[in-house]
Amino acid sequence: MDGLDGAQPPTSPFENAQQIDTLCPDFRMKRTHHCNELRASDAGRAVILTGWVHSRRDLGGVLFIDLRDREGRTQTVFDPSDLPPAVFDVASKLHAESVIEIEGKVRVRPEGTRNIKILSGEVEVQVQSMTVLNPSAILPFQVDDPEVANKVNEELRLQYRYLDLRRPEMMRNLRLRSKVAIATRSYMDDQGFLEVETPTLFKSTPEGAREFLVPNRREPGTFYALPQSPQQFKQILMVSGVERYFQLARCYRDEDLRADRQPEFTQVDIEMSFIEREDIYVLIEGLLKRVWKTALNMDIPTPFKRISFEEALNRWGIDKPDTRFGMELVDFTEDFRGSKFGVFGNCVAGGGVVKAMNAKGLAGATQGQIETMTEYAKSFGAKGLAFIKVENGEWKSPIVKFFNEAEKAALTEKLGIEQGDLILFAADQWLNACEILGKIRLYCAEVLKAQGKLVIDPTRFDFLWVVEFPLLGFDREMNRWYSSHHPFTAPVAEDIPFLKTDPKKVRGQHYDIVVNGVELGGGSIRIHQPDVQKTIFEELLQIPAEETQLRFGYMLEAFKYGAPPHGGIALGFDRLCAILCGTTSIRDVIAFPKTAKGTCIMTSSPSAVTARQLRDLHIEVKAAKKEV
RNA sequence: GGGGGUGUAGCUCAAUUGGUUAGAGCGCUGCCCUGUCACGGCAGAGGUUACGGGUUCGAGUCCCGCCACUCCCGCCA
Repeated sequence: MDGLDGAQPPTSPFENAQQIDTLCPDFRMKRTHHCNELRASDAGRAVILTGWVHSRRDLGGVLFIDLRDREGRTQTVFDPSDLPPAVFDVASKLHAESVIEIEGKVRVRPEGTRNIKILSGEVEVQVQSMTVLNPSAILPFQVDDPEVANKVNEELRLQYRYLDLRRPEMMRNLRLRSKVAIATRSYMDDQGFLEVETPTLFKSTPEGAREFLVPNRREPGTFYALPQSPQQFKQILMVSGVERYFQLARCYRDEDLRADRQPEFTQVDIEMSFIEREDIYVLIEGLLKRVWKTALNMDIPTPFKRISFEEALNRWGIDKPDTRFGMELVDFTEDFRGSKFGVFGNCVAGGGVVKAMNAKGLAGATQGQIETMTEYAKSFGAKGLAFIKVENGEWKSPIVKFFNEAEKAALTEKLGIEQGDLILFAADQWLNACEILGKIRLYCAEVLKAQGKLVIDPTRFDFLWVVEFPLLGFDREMNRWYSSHHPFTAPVAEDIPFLKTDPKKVRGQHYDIVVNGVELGGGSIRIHQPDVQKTIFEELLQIPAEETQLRFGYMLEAFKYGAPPHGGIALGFDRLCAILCGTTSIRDVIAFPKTAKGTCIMTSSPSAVTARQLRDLHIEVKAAKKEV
């Protein structure tokens, strides 16, 4: 494939369509060429084109129709002196998006009438005959003008998704997604992986995300569940000796939606035997290299940077940092130890930390913006948000009067304070303080971007591995430990002794792949020893032995018969495609996505079912919303 | 479950402090036009202001409710 020049992600709708010619030349059926194929060298050729009426320009004595198919468009000319009047008449009344077939002769356009916007713009087809294959009704929204179509309400676009997908921009996304899927398969095949399909009618495993349940007609009261991921099956495949497995797996989570979350989504699911973390890093770096080359013709540098969970929190206040801009968090715990400013001094004395960040150039933040940031702080349990506006040569802040000279000097130096800066503080327990400023940092970046003070190169991709996550977190309400990733994650070997003595110290062999602040995927080396797995389930997660047996018995059993050491990863395929397409909504890279309430507007699903269907399933609905 | 935003012609949007017959561009219909490419020109049709209440002499505008879409928090092992 001829890629794009340089490092530009595609911006114009036709860019990729022009580059990736995928209509097989030996399989054209009714047509002789597609609509992005004819060039000056084809002049004089008799051709048949098929497609949609993209736009029609009727000049009275001559009529132009831009004929569009998946690959692009070609101008066709209807000249009444050359055509039966009936044909001209029908053509002049065609609605946009009608499907036609034309037969005609290619000619170079007259001097001064070339269209440099389209690749076929040097030529046109002089129509000799036309068949209307299917007239179109008047459209609910315009498809031909990208400026207009881009702004159309998404609800309407989803209702008429088939029209929305005809837009070159959406077709480009579908095409890119297909290319990335195929590149992934090809790369994984090169690396010796087997693509294995796992069941989507699975068993309910109530940890983690809420599941979609599927009633079992044969035994009342029992249910399948749609899998949140093929996790257990892929580990069983390792026990089976597959050694290298992958799958573009459809997964389901019955949780609330977001721009980057759908109830059903696709992940590139991977598992390998006899490996260490390093092997996964190399594999995924190679995969992403291939994908970026295929989709954007970009060479991304590898290996990726690695950052520990602790460092990520310390510097960016989040475990999926966007490192494309600065405003890093700075620690002032020691500078404020014993400070006369009670909020900071007491916090440090109580084992907390003081952190600050410099929002460069944000001293002019509005009251509303400060309030929004304060709300973020409060949502983490802070009482308020301390800040300093550096304006007109002075530090404007209700708290500055409590600072001594040494404290001020430390701030000035470590934060590089200058005119126009906004300094923000968090004093709290370590994790909380980091997370507060992490949220605020991202908010400040949005504000600065909107003001044009922060510009991020759209072709920049900051990949990094976040590693050394804590294996467990503690749930105060339930008074027990929970897995920060999932219960199959192996502890770092040297930390295993702490499992029974000091669980919070135990690091997991877990890794996340992050790009531009987006969590692209995560995985881990798994526990392959049944006794360690049993300890995690029963002693730390406090799942009763009988329940462990019911839910995971088959896995523990399988692990008894020679489970190789193994590990894997899953990448969010929709998110991957969204990043490559330069969109923040995965709905733009899914052909038929659901709305924020999980409905499909086009098909009106979910929908009520008949009483008979319910009876067969032994289900009684207590609060029916609608009749069928 | 909670918070924010949006909803006016087929589409994208206006509509001053609550005040005449709710406007514009595109699309649509008709007419004119032989080099356009978002063609152009003229004319025309098109509205339960999402929906249901309320306040008022008078509501697109204010209040209450409700629905849909959207963004975020919770949630997403």
